[in-house]
Parts: sequence; structure tokens; C-alpha cells
Amino acid sequence: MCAVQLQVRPGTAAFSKGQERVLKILQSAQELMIAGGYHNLTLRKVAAGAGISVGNLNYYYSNKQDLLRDLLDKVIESYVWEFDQVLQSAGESPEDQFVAIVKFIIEDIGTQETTHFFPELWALANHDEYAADRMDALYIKARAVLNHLIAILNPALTESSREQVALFVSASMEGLTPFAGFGKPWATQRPEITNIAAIGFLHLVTSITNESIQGGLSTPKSR
Amino acid sequence: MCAVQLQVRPGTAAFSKGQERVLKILQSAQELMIAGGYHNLTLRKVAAGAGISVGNLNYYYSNKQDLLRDLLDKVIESYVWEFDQVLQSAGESPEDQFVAIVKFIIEDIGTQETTHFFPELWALANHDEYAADRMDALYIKARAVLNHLIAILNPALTESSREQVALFVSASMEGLTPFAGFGKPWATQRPEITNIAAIGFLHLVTSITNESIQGGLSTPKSR
DNA sequence: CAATAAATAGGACCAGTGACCTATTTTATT
DNA sequence: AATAAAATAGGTCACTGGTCCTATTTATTG
Repeated sequence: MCAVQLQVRPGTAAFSKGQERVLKILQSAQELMIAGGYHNLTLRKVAAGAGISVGNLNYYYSNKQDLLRDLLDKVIESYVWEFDQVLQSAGESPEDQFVAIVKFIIEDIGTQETTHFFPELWALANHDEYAADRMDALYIKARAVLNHLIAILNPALTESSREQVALFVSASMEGLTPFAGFGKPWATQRPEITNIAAIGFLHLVTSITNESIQGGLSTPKSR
Repeated sequence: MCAVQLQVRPGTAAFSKGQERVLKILQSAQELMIAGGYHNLTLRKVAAGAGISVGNLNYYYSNKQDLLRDLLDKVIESYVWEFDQVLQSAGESPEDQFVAIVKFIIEDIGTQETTHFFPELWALANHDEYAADRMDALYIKARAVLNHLIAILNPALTESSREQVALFVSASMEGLTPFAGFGKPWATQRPEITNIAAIGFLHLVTSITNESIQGGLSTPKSR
């Protein structure tokens, strides 16, 4: 659905049969990306995976860059959608909601899709402006949930400090991907690592002050 | 030095002029990787960057995989070397040493070399066994420093818990790379983020218990 | 049903790319 | 100086990849 909406470039179609095709194409591309990285993403393989010819693929995506961008859009949208879901559910206390989100994200890191796709995204973002933009948009959404809860858990924080804390929490969890993600050396200890993260983040979020964030780097106890 | 030592495959040389050449080749490869990712790393560009012909490059590296592996070895060795330096310096209290290391690592994340190279490494490690092995070896070294200090700061932790905490701390800092690294949206706020990390990690490391890591995920205060 | 648009396949083209080979020059060794 | 080894350039080759073109088939619509 979203993919077809995004496909509004001239010369491309977005109708009946085309909708399924675009979906199949993007799914094929995503599978290739997960299986072998962007390095492994060729139009011929994408076409083969989608069960169509290269010529036909070219009918939907006149160049590789367009396909890549639509792929990024599609995958990122799916994660944004997940975050929106998390934002609604919850229910309990802010603390419990916060911990629930931490657990949700670290659990998601354990899937092959996330473990393999995101490092590709981070690498792409270093050299592709569009990838960088989409990635930024995704994580802004991801941090929105955290920001909301941190504001409740620690009302004294300025907006700037709060966003810095949210960034730290979010980035920290993302950082677990190459270490405790799918098939990684620490994958089996993800439950314990999740506990460490939940405990650490919760204390940090509730106890940190604007002064210590700005301040001259002295430890909390020393001032 | 290290690069030439590693270059012991049959058919290749490691002598007088060859030493400089290998260095130049690897530097050229590293620059290309940083500038455009693995995607941008071609033998012709490497040769051009090193100021030699493709045929000559082939004399030193009979195939691209060997070159990539030597490149990974070289870069990773340089980081290992840095960690060893950090391990020696220090001097102050364990708390100060710990904070110093956190600052050192997050500062390093701000360099273009680190910001661009590591996401490539993480992506490569998803599909290349050798890259995964070398990456693992690197981070074991990086965590060794943290492990050592955590053992002092929190002697009650079991070895397993301590290593999990060290992994969390290390991975968290790495996770900042795509967000607060060189040229990234939060790069300007790296000092504040560093403070947040230092404060959060130090409290976590000194106060966490084996039970809360293993335990049923209850927050510290509730037990 | 005719006509128009959408969808598809097949292939051609051309710019790389990695790998390889050979001849030549430079450097080291005796 | 003579010889062997190392270092280097240049070219070739098979192949892959992105892009483009054309003809054909399949829907859609008036």
C-alpha cells in the first residue's frame, strides 16, 4: 500500500496488477538485502526473486536508485507503524511502559530482518543523502515514544536535555544489534542484557539532571 | 608493519619496497572505504589511489578478498593498539579511569574514519565470516578494558554478569556512531551525550546486582 | 468489438570489474 | 658484472551490472 503510493514518478504505474508486482519486487529486494547486503542487491536478482523479467522490473523502476529509495521507504514505514502501535498499547505506569518499550525494541533487534537490515541502512546513510534523511525520520519517530515517557518520568528535564537522553537510550539499544542481534555471539544472553538495559535506562532517565548533562562532567555524587 | 606481517600468503612478497607499497595500498583501500563504503572499493580505484597499476596491485594481492581481509586486519589492529594505550595510561581512581575510557571511545566515534568504517564493518560481518571473526576479536579487546574496571568497581558481580554489563556499555557507545558520529545530526551535542553516558554507565556499573540481571526484570527499587 | 493503455519478455549495449598473463624495468645478491 | 629475484605496467578476457529499446501479450474501456 504505502509502496505504491510512494511510486508516483513519471513513467511508472500504480494500478491493479502493478500493485502486487511492486509489492513482490520490494519484498524480493528486501530479502536480497537481508541475505547478502546492498552488495548483493542487483536488478537481475531482484527480478528473479519477484518472478519477472529485468525488462519488466525496469518498467516499474526505471533505475536502481528509485528502487532502493522505495525499499527504504517501505521498510522504514513498517517500523514506524510498529512504533505507533507500541505508543498506543501500554497502559500501566510510565515506568512499566518505558520498560516495555525497551524490551520491545531489544527483542526486535533479535530478528534477522532487523539485525541485517539496519547496519546496511547505517552504512548507506554515510554515503547516500536520501538514506540519511529517511533514517533520521525513522529514529525521530522511534524517539518520540521515549521522549513522551521521559517527560513524565523526569519533568525537570529541559526539552533539550530530554531529547539528548532519549537519543542516548535509543542509540544504545540500536548499538546492541551487531553484538546481540540475530546469530550474533551474545544473542543467547539477550534476556540478561535486556534486564541490564532496562534497569540502567530507567534509573538514568528518572535521576539525571540538567546540570549533570550540561555540567563539567563531574559525577552526580560529587556535586 | 602489521600489515606486512599478515601478508604471508604464497606468491606475495614482503620486502623492502613492498612494505611501503602494501602500506600505500591498504591506506588507499581504507580511504575508499571511508569515502564510499565497501560498495566503492574497486581494485582499479585502490591501485589508482596507491599510485600503482592494477597489475602491480595484483602482484601484492592476488584477489580482492585477500585485500579486504588485510584491510580489516590493519584497521582493527590500529584500534586494538589504541585500546592497549588507554589501558596503560589512566592513573586516577577506577571511577575516573572508567569515565576516561567512556570519553575516549565516544570522542573517537566523532572521527570520520570511525563513523564511516564501523557501520561498513558491522554490515560486512553479517555476510562475511572473516569480518565477523575479526570484529569479534576487536571488541573482545575493547571490552577487556571495561571488564577490568568493572571488576574493581563492582566486585560482587559474577564473571558472566560483569561481561554482560561490559558488553552493554561497549555496545551502547558503538550505537551512538550512526547518530552522533562525524557529520551526524547529533554530532554537535556529543559533549552532553558523553556526560549522559558517563553518568549512566558509572551508576549502572557500580550499583547493578547479579540478581537484577538474572532476575525477573523487576526494577531495583521494587525488591 | 475495436482501440487504447498497461504489463511483460527478451535481448542488446556498454561501462566497468576481478582475474590473469606477459614483457619489461628495477633492485638485490653473489 | 652477471645473475636472480622483485616490482611494475600494460593489456586481455570473461563476466556482470545497470540501462535502454522493441515487440508482444494482456487487460481496460468506450
